[in-house]
Amino acid sequence: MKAHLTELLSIAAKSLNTDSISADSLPLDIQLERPKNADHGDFSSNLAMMLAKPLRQNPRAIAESLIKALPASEYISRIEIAGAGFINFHLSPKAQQAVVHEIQQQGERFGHHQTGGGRKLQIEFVSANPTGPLHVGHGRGAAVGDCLARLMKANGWDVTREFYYNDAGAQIDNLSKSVQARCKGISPEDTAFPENGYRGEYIVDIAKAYLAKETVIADDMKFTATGNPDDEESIRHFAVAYLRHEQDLDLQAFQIQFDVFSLESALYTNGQVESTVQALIASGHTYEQDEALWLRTTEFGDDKDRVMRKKEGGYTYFVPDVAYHVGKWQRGFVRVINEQGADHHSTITRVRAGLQALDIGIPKVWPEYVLHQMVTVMRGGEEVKISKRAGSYVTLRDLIEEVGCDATRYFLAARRADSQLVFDIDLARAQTNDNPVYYIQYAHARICSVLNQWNGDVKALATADLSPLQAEHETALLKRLSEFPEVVYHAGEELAPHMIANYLKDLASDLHSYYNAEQFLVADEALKLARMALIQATQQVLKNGLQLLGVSAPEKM
RNA sequence: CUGCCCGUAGCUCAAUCGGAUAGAGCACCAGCCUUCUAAGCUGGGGGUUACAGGUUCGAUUCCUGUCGGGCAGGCCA
Repeated sequence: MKAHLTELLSIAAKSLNTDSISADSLPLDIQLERPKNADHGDFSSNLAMMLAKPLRQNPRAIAESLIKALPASEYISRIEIAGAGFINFHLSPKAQQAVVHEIQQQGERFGHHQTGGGRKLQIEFVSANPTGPLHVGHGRGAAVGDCLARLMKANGWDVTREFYYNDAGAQIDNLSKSVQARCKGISPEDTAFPENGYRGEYIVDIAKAYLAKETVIADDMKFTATGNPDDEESIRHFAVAYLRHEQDLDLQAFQIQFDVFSLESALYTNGQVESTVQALIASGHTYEQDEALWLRTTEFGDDKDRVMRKKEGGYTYFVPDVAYHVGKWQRGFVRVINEQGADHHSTITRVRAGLQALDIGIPKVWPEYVLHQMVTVMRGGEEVKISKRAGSYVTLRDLIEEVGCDATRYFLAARRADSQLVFDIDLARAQTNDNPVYYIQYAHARICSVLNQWNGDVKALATADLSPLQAEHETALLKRLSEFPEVVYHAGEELAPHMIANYLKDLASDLHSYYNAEQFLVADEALKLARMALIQATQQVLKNGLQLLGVSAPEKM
């Protein structure tokens, strides 16, 4: 419909007669938008205002000429000029109703696009180091990342979900030292406990399991503890595997699955780190100074150069990061989106600088980043900071157990990633109208209930005559349904899954209002069928939208 | 000190590459269940979009500055 109107406007604009400028040279950037105010029609264009300056004419006068030149269309019932020169299109009832059959035909694919054209896109998210249970911040990353993955898939991308973790380095040393201390009965209160050791209760669990010579399985690895408190190598492997398994359980509870797990250590063992370093040296963007090897990141927008190889040997953390991304590029990902906490924003410039220095055809804004801000958890009007198990933070599992998977996912994904989020536990667990998750799910369940009571043949609705659908609430609902594909497209372009959540709230609201205003199961057979078709289409869109969020669409509540 | 993100109703948040009278929910007030699920609906009050400039037909949106909150700034990850 939008394309149709754009075409009409384009034809009209080309026929404009101007003395000064030829119509061909006009900036024909035709914009059509959905007016907020229903009185302003179904679509609105600012074309006349855009042309006002080059044509040196009053926008309203231009609008008038445009409308005169507009070819007739059966989909348009009325066109008017409003405000400073907006051209407002009111669709004919037939055009408005068409969306219902469109939804019926496309089913679960309604709203999907082929923008990605099947090209490969990777989303890396969560990527927590195996040093403890996942916390709320990881939860936000998990919810946003997973929704993004679903969204991009709906927009036609071939999506790979990937989890990267650091299984070497200082934090892991710290972890194994903490576990070792616990194995020896040293607690955080003792002076012998590692200074910056992990103090949570879960470290005790790991120590116990280690001493019991347990076997843990996570990702591709399977490891059996030796049980020897002095075997640091064994402790490290065991602790990493143990915590990866823990995090797998967290993710499972959150209903999130990854396609690929990548280990930092693998980048060393398979030589990718070394070959990347050699390539960077060969590129001429490195230099030696103070016994260290530096990368001239300032040539690529950084505010200072960065050390690659430390004076005492060993690479700094960003080197394997660059090597990892070279690998992503080699794997053929046209786009890579890294979803991470905003506290990692300083790595963006460095990783991109490293990739640019290699000069292997990687675009300047590759990879892309979606950074989410902090999450604050509230209960009873007070901030919650402590979990019993983790000690210093609220775990994702606590949250899921307390408020449920659906509500947790919804609340963590329903807000713009770049603003700080307050997670109100009381609200999320409320089984009342306060809770937007239930509000949306309830709309779906209500429709299911009505369709059940109607007990007719749902397939027969595909040919239902929709012309009786002209009541105010019906028009509003039809309009909202027709917006869904645009919302999916736009949310994908903006990498903003929260738009889906907002849309669903609005759609649910339209349905509930309609439900209260009109009886669906009426005696008039034609009207009843039309209404069944409309609510069945609404049910489908609610389902499609909830699917994008990874939230269930219950048939009963 | 420097960089990035944010600042919208009492609270939590929206606002479609700059659009028309800035919208929801909660809370508050007044109504609606002998009728398809009241986990719902209808109406009401509540705003100088932190502040000051600028850009233009038009700014919550873009630019500059100030104030406030968060996060980074290591040869730590």
